[in-house]
Amino acid sequence: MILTNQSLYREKPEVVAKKILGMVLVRKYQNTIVSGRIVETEAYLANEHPASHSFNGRTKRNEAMFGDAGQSYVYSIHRYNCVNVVTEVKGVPSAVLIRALEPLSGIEVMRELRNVENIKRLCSGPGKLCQALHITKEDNMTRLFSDQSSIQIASDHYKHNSIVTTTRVGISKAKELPLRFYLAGNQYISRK
DNA sequence: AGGAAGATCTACT
DNA sequence: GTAGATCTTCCTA
Repeated sequence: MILTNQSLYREKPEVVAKKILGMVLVRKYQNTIVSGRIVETEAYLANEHPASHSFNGRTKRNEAMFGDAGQSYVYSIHRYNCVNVVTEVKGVPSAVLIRALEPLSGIEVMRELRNVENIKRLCSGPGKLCQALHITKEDNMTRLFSDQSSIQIASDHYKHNSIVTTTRVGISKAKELPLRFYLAGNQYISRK
C-alpha cells in the first residue's frame, strides 16, 4: 500500500476520476483503519458547468474546490455528507465525487456507524460512505496525499476490471454528460 | 428572519 | 416507484 503523489490530482477531473478507481480510501478513526476500494466516481468540471457547485463562483461552501489539488471537499446535502477530491491547479474549481466503496477493513466500525449489516449497503452511495468512514465537515480541506492526514488515498496495485462510463446521478442540470465512472461488474456500486 | 433548493437515503407500497 | 426526513447554504426582504 503506497500513498498517492499530489501530482496525480493536477489533471482534469475526468482523468483523475478514472485513475483513482481501484485505489483505496483510508480513514484513521479512533485507532482503527477503516478503508474501502474506490469503485465509483463522478467528475465535476471547473466553471461553465451548471451542475457543479463552483458554477456560480466562489462561496464559503465551495471554497475547497478552489484550493490546491489533492485535498478533500466535503459538503452536506440533506442530512448527509459527501466527499470529493479537488483536481487541477489552485484556482480552478474542479473535483471528483467519490460515490461508492468496496469495504476492505474496519468493517465492524462501518456497521456500527451506519447501523446496517449488509456489507453491500455499507458504502454504496456518497452519503453512505461518509457515514461509514465518519467523514464530516471537519475533514474538509484534508490533504489526501499526506501521511499526516487522517484521510488518505493509497494504491495497493490492484488490477481492476474495465471502466464503465455513464451519465451522472442525482443532479438536475447537465445530466446528459458522460462523467460517471465505475468498475465493470463490481457489486458495491450505488446503481447500474 | 424566512424560504427554497439540493451531487441523498430509508422505508414504505 | 415515491414520499418524507430534516441539514446547510444561498437568496430575498
